[in-house]
Amino acid sequence: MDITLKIKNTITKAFSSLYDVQLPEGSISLQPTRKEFEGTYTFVVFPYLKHTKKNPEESGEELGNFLKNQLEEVSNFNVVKGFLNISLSDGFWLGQVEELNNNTDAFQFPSTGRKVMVEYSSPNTNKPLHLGHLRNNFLGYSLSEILKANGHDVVKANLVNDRGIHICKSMVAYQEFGEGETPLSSGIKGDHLVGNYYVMFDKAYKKEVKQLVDKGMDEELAKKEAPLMQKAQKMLLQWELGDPEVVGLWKTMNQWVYEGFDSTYKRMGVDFDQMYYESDTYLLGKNMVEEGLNKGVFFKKENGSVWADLSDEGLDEKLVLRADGTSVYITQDMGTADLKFQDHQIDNSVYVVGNEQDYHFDVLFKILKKLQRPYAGGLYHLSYGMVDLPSGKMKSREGTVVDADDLIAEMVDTAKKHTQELGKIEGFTESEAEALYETLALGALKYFLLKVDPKKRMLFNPEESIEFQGNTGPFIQYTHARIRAIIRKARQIELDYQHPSIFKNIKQLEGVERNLIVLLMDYPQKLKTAGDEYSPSVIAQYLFDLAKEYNRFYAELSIFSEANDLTRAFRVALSALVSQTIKAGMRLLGIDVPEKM
RNA sequence: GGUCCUGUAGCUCAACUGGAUAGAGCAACUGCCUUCUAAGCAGUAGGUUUCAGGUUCGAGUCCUGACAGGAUCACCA
Repeated sequence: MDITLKIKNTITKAFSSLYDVQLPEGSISLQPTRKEFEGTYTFVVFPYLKHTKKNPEESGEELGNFLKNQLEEVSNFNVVKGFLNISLSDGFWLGQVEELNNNTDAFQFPSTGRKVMVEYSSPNTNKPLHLGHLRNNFLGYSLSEILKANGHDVVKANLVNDRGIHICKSMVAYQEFGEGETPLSSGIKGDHLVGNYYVMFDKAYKKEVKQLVDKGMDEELAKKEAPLMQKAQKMLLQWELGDPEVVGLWKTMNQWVYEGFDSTYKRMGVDFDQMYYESDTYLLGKNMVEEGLNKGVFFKKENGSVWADLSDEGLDEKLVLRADGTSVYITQDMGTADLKFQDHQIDNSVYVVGNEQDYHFDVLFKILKKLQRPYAGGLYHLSYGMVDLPSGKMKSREGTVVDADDLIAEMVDTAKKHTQELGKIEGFTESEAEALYETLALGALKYFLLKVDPKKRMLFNPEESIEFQGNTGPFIQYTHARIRAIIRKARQIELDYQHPSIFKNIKQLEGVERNLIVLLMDYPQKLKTAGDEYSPSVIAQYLFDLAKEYNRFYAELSIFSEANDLTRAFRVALSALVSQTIKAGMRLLGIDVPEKM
């Protein structure tokens, strides 16, 4: 049984035997003891003084004595004010770490049979990926890994926004100014090439609007009347009618973009099990409008438009079908939700989408609930904050966007410079060194974006490149590499650090050793919390704490110059467990760890 | 204007869901490489947790009201 549960139960028992009080099941909670006090777990007695009818110190003493007598794992306790700090015996901790050492499946929970879809990335095919997409992609990928490790069956989905007026803008600009340019002929990556035309459209369009306004036209009207906009609108209609020429261009240009995305995704280390394209799904959901009308969930206005009334839920009325019978964004999302369920029989569906769409998802989920969808209870919007620059929001039209490919390339450069300055690539081949730079660069970038609570917006300053020291990916990677060096040496001197009797024979633990064990034991709980709260930052924070504690251990205690053979083997074994935990945890963040750095 | 989110050290972030003297990293300063990787370790300094009330034995955390920043509120996507 879990030791904390054991302690809680014994405390409940203590109350009934010492004070004749029956506490409700599960009402006891323990917290970790603060660093400056002796102990591992702390029970706060203040709330129970009305039961003990004694002062805090006395109550703590009595409960502490009861625990110590009842549980062999409890070696000691102390009471400070109303806080009962409980220490567990070294024997107990060694038993725990031995169990962990023997457990080959320590980092993977057994299957829950629950199927979860995580939709993330969801790019537009009119421009390349930028910094905001990086946060999205890393979050979505990491969350998927975390859910898998929690025992769920995960489907990673990507819903590509491959149609619409914005796509037509790139296409029109290409027709006007492209002169047959291709990624091959220009040497420009496909997504960037198409993005260039999107920018070109905007520039030329603004010029046209200005000319019209200068001629005296009202600005609102000019925006609609500008020839380029007219062409884009017309092209959208032609696309919807399946005009062969337009569809052909659309396919060609999208293909360029996909080739570009594929290489970026590959470099980022993210992937998908299921692709959805809006060109396939944009007409879905209309049948649900009909259904909603029949069920009385929606109502029709005089002009024929259909609305959902969510005022009973504290929201507004929301349009779900236009008067002309065409659908809007949310109609499509309703239909896609059904499609996802039909395709995969999912129990949960997570949408990794920025917080600018909070309201949209609030409405969508409430509508699906009203339509009594079986999956409606399992919907979750993982809403994350925007990544802002010191100058404010990124604006693609103002050229202040931090491009994903550029940023990754810069990070690799920085990693290279840093590593070379430190003189750390002795004995590396050229390709090993390149691989290391890539690992470190992406480690730094991913950790930077994942360590922060997803829902907070965050600041990225391109002037100050992402750190490699302190609370960073490379710090954790470095800790792993350090341990791997120890393992290599242990093997070289044929030290048997995997002998089954090691943990049984150790008599006493040093403080840092005990701290490490406590942290190692905490991994499953952190994994569970990260899964329950959909939060990779829980894992990131934990890994930093673990690496930090290991480095303290590393500095305070020696391993190979330790005289006692058993202690030496034990410290290597403990190190090995830390490295495995770091590797497993970093895997959940999508970050690789090097053997050497 | 309505709704939602955020506000913690100079900067970037924590704080185990109401518990002890609010913790890390960066930047600054001081030590530690003849010993397992110094991308490290130890230390110094840095705080009225935006403000004002309230609930509680106990509030960064909960409630009310300000203030500041952001998002959103289209027959756009």
